[in-house]
Amino acid sequence: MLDTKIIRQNIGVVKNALKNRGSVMDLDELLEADARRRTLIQEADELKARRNQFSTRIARARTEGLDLEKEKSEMRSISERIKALDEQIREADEAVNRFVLEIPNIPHESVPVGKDAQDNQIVRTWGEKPEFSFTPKDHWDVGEGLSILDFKRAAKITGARFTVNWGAGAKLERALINFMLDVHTQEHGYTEVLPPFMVNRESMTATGQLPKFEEDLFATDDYFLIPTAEVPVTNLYRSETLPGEDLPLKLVAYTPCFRREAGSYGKDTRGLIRQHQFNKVELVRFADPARSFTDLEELTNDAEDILKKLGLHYRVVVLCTGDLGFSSAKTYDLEVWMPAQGVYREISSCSNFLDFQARRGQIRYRSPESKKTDYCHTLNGSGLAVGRTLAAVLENYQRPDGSVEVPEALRPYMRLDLIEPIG
RNA sequence: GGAGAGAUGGCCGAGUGGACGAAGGCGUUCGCCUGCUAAGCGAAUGUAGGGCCAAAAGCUCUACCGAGGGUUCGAAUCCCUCUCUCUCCGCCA
Repeated sequence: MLDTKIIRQNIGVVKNALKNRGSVMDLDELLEADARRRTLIQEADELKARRNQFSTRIARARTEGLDLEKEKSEMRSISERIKALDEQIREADEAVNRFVLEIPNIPHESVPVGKDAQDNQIVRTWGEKPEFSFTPKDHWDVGEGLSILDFKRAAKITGARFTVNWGAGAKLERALINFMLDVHTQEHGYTEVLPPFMVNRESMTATGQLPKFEEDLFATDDYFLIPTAEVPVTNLYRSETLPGEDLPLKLVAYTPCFRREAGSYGKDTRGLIRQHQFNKVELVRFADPARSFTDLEELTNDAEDILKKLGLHYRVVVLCTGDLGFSSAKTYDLEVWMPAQGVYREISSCSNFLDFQARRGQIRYRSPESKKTDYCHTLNGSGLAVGRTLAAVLENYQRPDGSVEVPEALRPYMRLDLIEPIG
């Protein structure tokens, strides 16, 4: 969420940012509601000041045994007027709020202006495409060939876009989760948390999923299933003030993630790439605003480290203004090489939200120097999406006989060098 | 699911209709004092919004005692609804 005061004072900047994102919003409507709100507050506050003056006068008169009937009746009408004004303020507040909650974040100046994913820019590439003496199979064929991935039965017991992992497939998923958590906690200094997988409406609003993207979420009568651990983890400190000397606070969480994938019918229908439920290890940072972009670089490196240790070829791209997520000011995507399709697939998305989420969720920090409180900056990134990592391992480490070599880094977790077809 | 108790500032805790943004204590910060430390003394110490100001500083007003509504000239205090926490019983992994 942007500060209304800042929107008011920098209307040109905000309008331009919206245009670069390809968003069509009429900010004049907001400015009008904001102006109305301020006029009403001014009038109501003056009346309230008068009411308070009268009130003490009446109290004082009472101790002298006087009864100020005339003042009382005047007060009655003032109070009625105040009540009416308060109601109008509430409506204006709501109008402003409704509007402001739907305005996306302003892209950082270092973000390239562009229309869609075509305009994203490659920042760096790591490793090399593996060479195959045969035609590499898609990961779903590899997985089904080894009887470790079962899409048919998942469709039976639940529906499309779900998977059952069997045997070494289940173990590989679990190994990846543990491996990622261990690296981030032991080598990168993150603290592990295991949060609830369902959250309330306030939490979804703070991180920006609501009110705009409700159709992307699964929900029960009471709660929403999290689409990413970003939601519960960022909300850990909602409505709290963090000691500035604790920043950056680095948290890592494994959770399953649930997404409706509305509007992606017919896209990535096969395999593990686009599932309604998938596992993810998520990195979250609460940062000092002065150095949050340093934190973004660090966090991105932390995520990349997993791919390096797994020996998976990847590239880093910076998203252009048109491809940027709603809450983000700057995002790096990590794209892993998938040899069967011959494409790079997003496997991590690392973003700096500045104070956008912090303002929505009232997440503050107290500066040790100035002793003042201010909104902190929040960041997060996948470290990594586990299902897609598993898919990448199957494709990149497959052998001509249909078996899959276990990457070196995972062997201690798997206690296995090779995944072979059952009997 | 049933019965009961509670929610006040960074923390503890007082406050049952008027001068209460809120006693007292703890903590924190600054100053004084002491050979050092401890103790002691003094002062400061919430958040948000509006207005004045080019802006900051500053001044000023308003709101906030879990949330929302009601009664009243006036609500932390009385009434209603809701949320959350705790205790006991039942059920449950």
